[in-house]
Amino acid sequence: MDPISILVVDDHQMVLDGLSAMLRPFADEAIVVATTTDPNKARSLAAELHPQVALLDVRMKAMSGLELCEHLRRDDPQLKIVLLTVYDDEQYLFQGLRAGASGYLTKQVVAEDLVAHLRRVLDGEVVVDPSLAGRVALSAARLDRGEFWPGAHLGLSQRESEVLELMVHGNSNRAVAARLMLGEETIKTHVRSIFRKLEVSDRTQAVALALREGIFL
Amino acid sequence: MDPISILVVDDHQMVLDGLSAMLRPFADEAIVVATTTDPNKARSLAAELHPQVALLDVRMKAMSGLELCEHLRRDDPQLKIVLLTVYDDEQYLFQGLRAGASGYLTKQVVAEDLVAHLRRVLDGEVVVDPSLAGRVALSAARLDRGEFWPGAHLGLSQRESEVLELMVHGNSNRAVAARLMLGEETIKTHVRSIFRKLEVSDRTQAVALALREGIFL
DNA sequence: ACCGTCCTCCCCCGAGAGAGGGAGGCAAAG
DNA sequence: CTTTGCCTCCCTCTCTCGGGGGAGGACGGT
Repeated sequence: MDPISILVVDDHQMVLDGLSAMLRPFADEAIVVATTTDPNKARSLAAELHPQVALLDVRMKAMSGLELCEHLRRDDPQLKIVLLTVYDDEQYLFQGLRAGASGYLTKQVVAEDLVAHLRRVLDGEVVVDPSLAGRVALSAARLDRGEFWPGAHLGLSQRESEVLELMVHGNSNRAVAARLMLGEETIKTHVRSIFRKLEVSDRTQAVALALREGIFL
Repeated sequence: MDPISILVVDDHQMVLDGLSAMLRPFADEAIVVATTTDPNKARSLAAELHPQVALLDVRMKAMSGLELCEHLRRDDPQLKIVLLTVYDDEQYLFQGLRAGASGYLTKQVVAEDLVAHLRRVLDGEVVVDPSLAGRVALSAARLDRGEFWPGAHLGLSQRESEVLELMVHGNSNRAVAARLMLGEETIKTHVRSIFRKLEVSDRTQAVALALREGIFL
């Protein structure tokens, strides 16, 4: 496995240096390929280097991490984004996740935990710092344990969420069935449930809603 | 042609009254079916009455017009939205258009211009107050003159762009045809052209691509 | 024990979607 | 003038989609 390539964006040069130094001993698992204090430069860096993950400070002078997060996701939906904060409050957590972030960590995180978290993020999971997870009670706790799945806030079940994601990626009912190793009729039932819960009448509207909600890449 | 049904949302009762009075002489072309100062109530009103157009103030206490715009479009993608502002700056213009608005007018607008603008909006055009259009230079000017259309950078023609937008908003081929006053077969031809240019094979993927590119709302 | 939700699969059936072809008009560019 | 692209409309054909119904098993809460 190649080491995870990381782009770091933070107002404070100190943090950039600190993170790079912190991860250097783990160079075989994760390497910082670029750092910048300029959010605008972050976009061009991401476009040039195509890192796998971007670590963003939530609060920055020029542009908020949340705003930058949206920009980066628009530029490259594949890029995973993890928000960093010194503030261990949950105020920006949900905003961050809504903006498309895959993780929300405090700067107290230690290197080996960070590496582990990044690996989970690349596996498609959403990671939240346990110290935050404790405070945001149920919802965030579920998030951290993986009991949470995209679209849950819309009332979708886990299976329905999986089906919707495959629909978003252009799969037909039959293709979804093949990927999930289920019968096509089963998928059609799930699809009808999704329509009912999302209050739409066809897959195009369902996909449009999912993308507008920012549920899937 | 039935008169255009309008929902007006504004913080100031004065403006609501003013608009209603202003449009009364044009009752055969456009009628205000409901007004409210409460953005939250606007959503239920829109759901009940299904007006064709919603006129929203950009700046309101409870909720910004931009936010409300997104909500309303989510509730009913068919609903056209025109933003009203006292501020003749272009600051919120692009945000508004990104939020799904079909028009951006200043409150200096006179009744007959407003009616004309609303009719153009219902025809699928995007209208911008000329006094603003002058300032936002090239891009907005082109928008206003129709020389520019979303998706042009993907090689789509203007007609194809219009069709794609209506597809994104959940319209079937037949519905698109009705809205553009064309034959369904014509739409199917355009749709095939869109698929070819976008290198996709069905409308769901086309819509997903458009939304990911951020072309439409 | 019952009810609700989820997950799985089956049937029928109509309507729409999408691929394939053709065709006429019109304007800009070669 | 011919080509190329765009816009409009028509035909056939296949297949997926989406609505309607039912059914059985699993799990968890009341």
